[in-house]
Amino acid sequence: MIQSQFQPLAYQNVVRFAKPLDPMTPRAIVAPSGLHAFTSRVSALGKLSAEELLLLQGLGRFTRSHAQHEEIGGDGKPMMSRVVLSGWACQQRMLGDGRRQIISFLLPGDVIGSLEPLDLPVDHSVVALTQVITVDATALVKAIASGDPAYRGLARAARLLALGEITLLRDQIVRLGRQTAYERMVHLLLELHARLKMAGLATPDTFALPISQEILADALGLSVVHTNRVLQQVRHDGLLETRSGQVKILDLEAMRTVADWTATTVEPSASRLARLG
Amino acid sequence: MIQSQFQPLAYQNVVRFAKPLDPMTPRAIVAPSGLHAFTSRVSALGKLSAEELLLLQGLGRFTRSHAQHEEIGGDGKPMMSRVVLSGWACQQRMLGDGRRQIISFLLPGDVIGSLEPLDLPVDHSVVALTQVITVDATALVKAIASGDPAYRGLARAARLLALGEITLLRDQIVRLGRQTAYERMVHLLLELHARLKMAGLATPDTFALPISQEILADALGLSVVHTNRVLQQVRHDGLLETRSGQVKILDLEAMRTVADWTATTVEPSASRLARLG
DNA sequence: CGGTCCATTGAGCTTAGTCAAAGAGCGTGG
DNA sequence: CCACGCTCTTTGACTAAGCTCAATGGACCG
Repeated sequence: MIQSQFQPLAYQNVVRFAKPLDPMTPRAIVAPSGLHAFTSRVSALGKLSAEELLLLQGLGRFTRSHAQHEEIGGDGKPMMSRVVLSGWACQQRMLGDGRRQIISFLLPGDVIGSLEPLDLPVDHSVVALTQVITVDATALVKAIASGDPAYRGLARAARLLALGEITLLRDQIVRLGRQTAYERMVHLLLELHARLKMAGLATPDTFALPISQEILADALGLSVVHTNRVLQQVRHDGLLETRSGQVKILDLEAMRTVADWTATTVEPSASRLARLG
Repeated sequence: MIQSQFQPLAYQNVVRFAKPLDPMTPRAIVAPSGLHAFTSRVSALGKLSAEELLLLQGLGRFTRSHAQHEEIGGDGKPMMSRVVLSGWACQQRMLGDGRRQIISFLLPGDVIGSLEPLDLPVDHSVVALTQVITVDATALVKAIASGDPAYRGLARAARLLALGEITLLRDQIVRLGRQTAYERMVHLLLELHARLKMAGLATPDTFALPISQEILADALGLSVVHTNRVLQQVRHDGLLETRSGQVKILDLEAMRTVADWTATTVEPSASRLARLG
């Protein structure tokens, strides 16, 4: 998927993506590094006390691996709070006849559920799109729920993370409601690139896209066939290249213009936050 | 708008809707009643202390009226927190070429901005769709931000309200991404009905829809013309009637079936909350 | 009575979906 | 090492949902 001139990919990507997590690199090494991405992200949202930092760093122990396609949570039950350390997951909802809509992607450093204490059943499910490693964030939720002033910084960070998530949902609404298939595709890829960059998982012009075109289609509200054609067109227009599950951005400016990328999107909600931290 | 067999409506509805707020009923009477709807909604989210209730009731003084089309807030600036007492507003975003997407509707009892302390610029704007009366909620935000244990109940309510808002955004995403025009229309009308019922503004089978088909189109991601045709079809199929800006539901079951209304939608996020309060 | 805002219709077109089939990698069992 | 099967991508042909353009008519306003 997402690939073009020669090989298939999706599957390949998944494997390629998951590989470092399993045989190559022992989990003990991967997980902490994933955690670090999260702690630095949270730290950027506001100054944290030593106690809070300690709490964050202490999370690392309760990691868990989820196989591709595994339902990590949700779907009528309260969502236990976890943080994605590696791999891609998504929030999704199915319609009665099997149609699926992907609501949002969950990338390394993203929170599954919410850090704010809310034990309510949710109306969607979270599913692993690749192999995924997560860590239990209950300790954070409890600290925040305690209302202890010592955890003010964490509480604030939790609210800011939630705000960023809402911003992504609004972007998705605008994409689906008012953009053409072509624009949606470019806009989503820009969003993913921006988020992965923040997480330290992308270079200024490349990033891994370990998902099939079917997943992309379900996120963009398109059919697989049309997704494929649109992506081909985007490549043909020289905006980007895809190869082996890697996206290489060739013309960032053109992409931003096409997608009406207002810099108010995604990253801003992050850079802005950082600025105010 | 939304009307069929004979008159236009949208404009008419707006007038009809706004009227009680202006000449007929003095604002002093309307506002408090609108506030009551909000306080009872918040109360339903969890037990509040006498102090918290007092704070809620004390909000009533700082009301403000917004003319139709007036921008109430947002658009790059931090959003000041307000509560809608009467009238309809919406969150929206414009694309560079003028396309508009309505992200969500704000009905009486809904919060504009957030009750949680987050002074960040936002990426959308809030616009009055009819004449709207709002009240300043800064006092609530401050109380919640203080972290004072006396306001735990309010803080929790604020989180639950925010959660409900996110649920609505997810619904909107599914509608736009995976439902047909016909399904979207029915689903949105069901959502509005459910929300208005909660606010005490709808009977079991009727509610006022004071917006033009153009607004509906921008919320549903459709063209005005197609919105008109779809609505006609829904009426023709006997699911509902529209007259003078009032919607009368004729076949609730059929509507729910058509729209894949899972009862996990909207109101549940409210009834559930209430249950847990 | 003209002007404005909406709803409604008709005609023609475009975008995106459906159905079906063919290839390309990859892994597996023999 | 190779054939087979699985997943995913790509293509072609056809269909249909939804859009654009243009015009008409009703209601209301000044």
